[in-house]
Amino acid sequence: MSRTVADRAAAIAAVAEVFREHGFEGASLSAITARTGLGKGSLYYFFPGGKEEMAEAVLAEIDGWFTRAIFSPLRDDADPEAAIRRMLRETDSYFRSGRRVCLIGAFALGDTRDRFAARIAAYFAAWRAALAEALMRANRPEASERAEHAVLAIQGALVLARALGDQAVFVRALERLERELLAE
Amino acid sequence: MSRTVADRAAAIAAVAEVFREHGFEGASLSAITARTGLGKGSLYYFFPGGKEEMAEAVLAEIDGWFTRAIFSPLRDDADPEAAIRRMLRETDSYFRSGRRVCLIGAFALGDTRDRFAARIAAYFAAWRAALAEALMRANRPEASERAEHAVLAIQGALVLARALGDQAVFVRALERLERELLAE
DNA sequence: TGATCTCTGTACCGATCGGTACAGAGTCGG
DNA sequence: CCGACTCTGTACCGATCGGTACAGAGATCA
Repeated sequence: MSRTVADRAAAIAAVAEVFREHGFEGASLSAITARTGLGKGSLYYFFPGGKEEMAEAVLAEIDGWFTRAIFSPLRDDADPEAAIRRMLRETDSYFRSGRRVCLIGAFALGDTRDRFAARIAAYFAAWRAALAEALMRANRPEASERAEHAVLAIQGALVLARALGDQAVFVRALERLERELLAE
Repeated sequence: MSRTVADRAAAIAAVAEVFREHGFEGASLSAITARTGLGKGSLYYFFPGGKEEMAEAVLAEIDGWFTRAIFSPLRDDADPEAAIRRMLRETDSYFRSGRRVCLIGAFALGDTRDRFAARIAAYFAAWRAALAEALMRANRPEASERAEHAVLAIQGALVLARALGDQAVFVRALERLERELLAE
């Protein structure tokens, strides 16, 4: 891995946190330079398209991570129930038990949605479809309905946990999901 | 009702829509003047505290509406099951079947949360508590758990419906909630 | 009519916004 | 040692940000 790629990857991770905290509009270049440790010169060297390109890179990175860690196992793992449990475990860990916000969910609520509508929709549609596939393979009835409800409950749990400042809300929601998803 | 109050009330409603679409940081004074039809002079006459005071007024207005239309009936209506059905009906109507976003939920996700943390937490806590109260009065088991899950599912449904650009997701979620909440 | 109060438009403030231009530091193969 | 290429800091751009100051329009009442 060249030094360039490593730096760019590190920058993407840092930029993601800034977007997560401030949203797309609210993520000022000065906040991004502070967090990444990169000056404007470097930033526009890595992302000539400016904030828009940074956001694209961040969304692609997140999408890639979820595909690798969660969606693919749900679709392909020989043991679909294990894949579902893994999804819940990885989700808890990724969102830091509710302390971390879903960037894509946050983007979906604001007017940022229009700009990245395709990517945002694709992310949630992929999650819903992969989970439905796993439920089908596990012979659970109403797979589509359960899958949609689970994806939606995770997003809602993130909102509510953050609103109440109580991560236990998120943990409880995931426990409930495990029961509901795997019930016959 | 004096003209002043009417104008201020109308302004609050218009400002609420701007916050809803752009978030707190993203709601520029120029967007607010455009939407309200009021110049800066009038705006700062009605809200001397600027954007912060506008947001406070908007949050108070929303909280008042929900208390009147939903929370109070859940707590006090002689028929708690009817109050729950009313909650679902009013929720569907308020959020335009998923086309409209929850301003308070959106605020909760961004860094705006810290500024209005108390109000945001109070709103969701009141909803959860009022619904739990109604479920208790209706002799449903696990009232607290069901209530928390319902509040969370509504927020999640708003996120997912908007992310996918498909309001049917929201409608389905409400139908599911009616079944779950009123089940023995 | 004249005094008063409510409301509004406009000019203006310093700060910050996202973005550009560009010189040059640092590193590398030849 | 010499270009060539990668990366970075800085100066600068016009636009817009939230907020202030204030004169005065318009209605109201004595």
